[in-house]
Amino acid sequence: MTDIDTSPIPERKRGSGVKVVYDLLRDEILDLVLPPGSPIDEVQLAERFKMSRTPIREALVRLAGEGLIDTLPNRSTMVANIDFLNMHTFFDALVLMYRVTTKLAAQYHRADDLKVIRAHQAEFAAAVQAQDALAMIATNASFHSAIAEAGRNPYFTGLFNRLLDEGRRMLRLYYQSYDDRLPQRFVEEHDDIIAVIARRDVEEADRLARLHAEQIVHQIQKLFAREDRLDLML
Amino acid sequence: MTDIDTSPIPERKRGSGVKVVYDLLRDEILDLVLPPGSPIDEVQLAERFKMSRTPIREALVRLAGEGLIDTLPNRSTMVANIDFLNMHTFFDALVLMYRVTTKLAAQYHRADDLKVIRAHQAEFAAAVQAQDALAMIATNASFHSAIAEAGRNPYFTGLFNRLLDEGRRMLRLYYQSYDDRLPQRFVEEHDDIIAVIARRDVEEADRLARLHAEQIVHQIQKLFAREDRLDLML
DNA sequence: ACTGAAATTCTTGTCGACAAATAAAATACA
DNA sequence: TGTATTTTATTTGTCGACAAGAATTTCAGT
Repeated sequence: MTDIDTSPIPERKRGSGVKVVYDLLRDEILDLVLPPGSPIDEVQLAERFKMSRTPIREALVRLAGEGLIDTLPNRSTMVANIDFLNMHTFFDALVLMYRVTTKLAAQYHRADDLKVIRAHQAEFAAAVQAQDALAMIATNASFHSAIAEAGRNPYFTGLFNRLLDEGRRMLRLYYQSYDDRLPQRFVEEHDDIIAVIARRDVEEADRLARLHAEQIVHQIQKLFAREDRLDLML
Repeated sequence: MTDIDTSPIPERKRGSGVKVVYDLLRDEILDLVLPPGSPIDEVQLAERFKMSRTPIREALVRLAGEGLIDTLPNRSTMVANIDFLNMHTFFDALVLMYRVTTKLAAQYHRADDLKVIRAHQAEFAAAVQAQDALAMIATNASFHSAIAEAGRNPYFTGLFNRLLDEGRRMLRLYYQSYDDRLPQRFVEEHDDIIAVIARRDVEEADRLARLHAEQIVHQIQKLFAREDRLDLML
C-alpha cells in the first residue's frame, strides 16, 4: 500500500491565518488590485484562503482600524475611498511628518541606520534609472520610512507610515504620468537629505525635508489638477 | 397559565456586541480599572458580557490595533504597559500635536466650534474649582480634543486623541499629587488659547499652545521624577 | 404596466464545539 | 533534594452552523 499524502495543501500553521489574510489584503488595497470602493465578500475570501470566516473577519477588523476599509454595520464592507475633497489635510500632515521625522533622524540616528537608509536610496535610484514608476513609488516610501525609523519616535512613525500608505494609493492612480524628468531631482534631494542627517544638522534637515515634501506635494497636485479638469468634462 | 418572561435579559441588539465590549474595556483601561499588565481572559469576558468569544475577540483586535493591549500569539493577552523609558518620544509628539491642532483650529474653526470648546473649558474650570483631579484630567483632554476637531484634520486628530488617551493613563497613576495651585493657571491659559483661536491669530496660537504644552509636560515630568526617586528606594 | 406587500435569497453577527499550542502539575530518576 | 520527562489542564485559534437584517425577487391588486 503506497503512502497517501495526508496533507496535500501546505496546511497553514496555527495562528498565522489572520496575518496571511491581513498582509495580502493590505498589499492588494495599497496596490489598487482592489481599487477604492471594491466590495469585500467574507465568504469569497474564506473560499479563496481556504479557511473559515472567523480569521477573515479579524483581519478585516484590523484593516478597518487602519482606515483601509469601511464597514457599514449589518451591511457590506468595502475598500475605503480616497477623499479627494479634503486632500489638503493629507498634504498638511504629510509635509509636517516629512519634516519632523527627518529632523529626529538627524538627532537620534545611529551608524547602522544610515546603512539602511542608503540601501533604500540605492533602490530608489535604480527605480528611477529603470523608469519604473511603480517601483519609484514603493522605494520612495521605504526610503522615508527608514529615515523615520532612525528618528525612533513610534508615534510619528505610526502616523507617517499610514500617510505613506495612503500616498502610495493615490499615486498608483496616476503613475502613468510619472515618467518625466523630475524623479532625477528627487534622487539628488534624497542624497542631500542623507548628508544632513549624517552630519546631524537638525535645522538644515528640517529645511531640506520641507522643500522636498513641498516638491512632492506640488507634483501630486499637478497630476490631480490635470485629472480634475477631466472630471469636469465628464 | 401566566405569561413567562421570554426574554428576562436585556437581550442586546444584533451587531452591538463588539461595540459594547470595546467601549467598556477601553474605558476601564484608560481609567486604570484595568491597570497596565493586567491579564485579559477571553472566556471570563465572555461570561461577564454573556456572549460568545467571537465578538470579544474582535473587540480585542481593535484594542490591540490602537496599542491599548498587547497580544502574544498563542499565549496570553494583557493591558499594554506604559513605556517610561521612552517617555520623551511621547512628550515630543504631544507638544507638537498641541501646537499643530491649535494652529489649525485658529485657521479653520467655525462659530459653532467655539461654543463646544467653551463648554468643555467650563467643565474643566468646574473640575478645578471642585479640586477633582480625575475630572480635571478627563475634561482637559476633552477640551484639547475639541480644539483639534475644530482644526478639521483627521490625521492629526487621530494621533492627538491617541496621545491624550495615553496621557490620561499616565496621569491617573499620579493624580493624587495633582491638587496644588497650578491647575488654576491652566484655566487661564485655556482662556487665552480660546481667545487667540477666536481672533484667528495663527502665530500666537502656536506660541501659546507651545507654552501650555511645555507647562503640562514639565508638570508631568516633575511628578514622575518624584516617583522615580521612590522607585530607586524600593 | 405600476405600486406595494409578501416571500425568498444573501450576507452578516453570533454561537458552541473542537483541536493545537502552551502552561502547569505529576511523576520518574539521579 | 533537585532536575528531567511525561501527563494533565488551560487557553487560544479555527471551524461549521444557525438566525437576524437587509437586499432582492415574486406576486397581488388596482
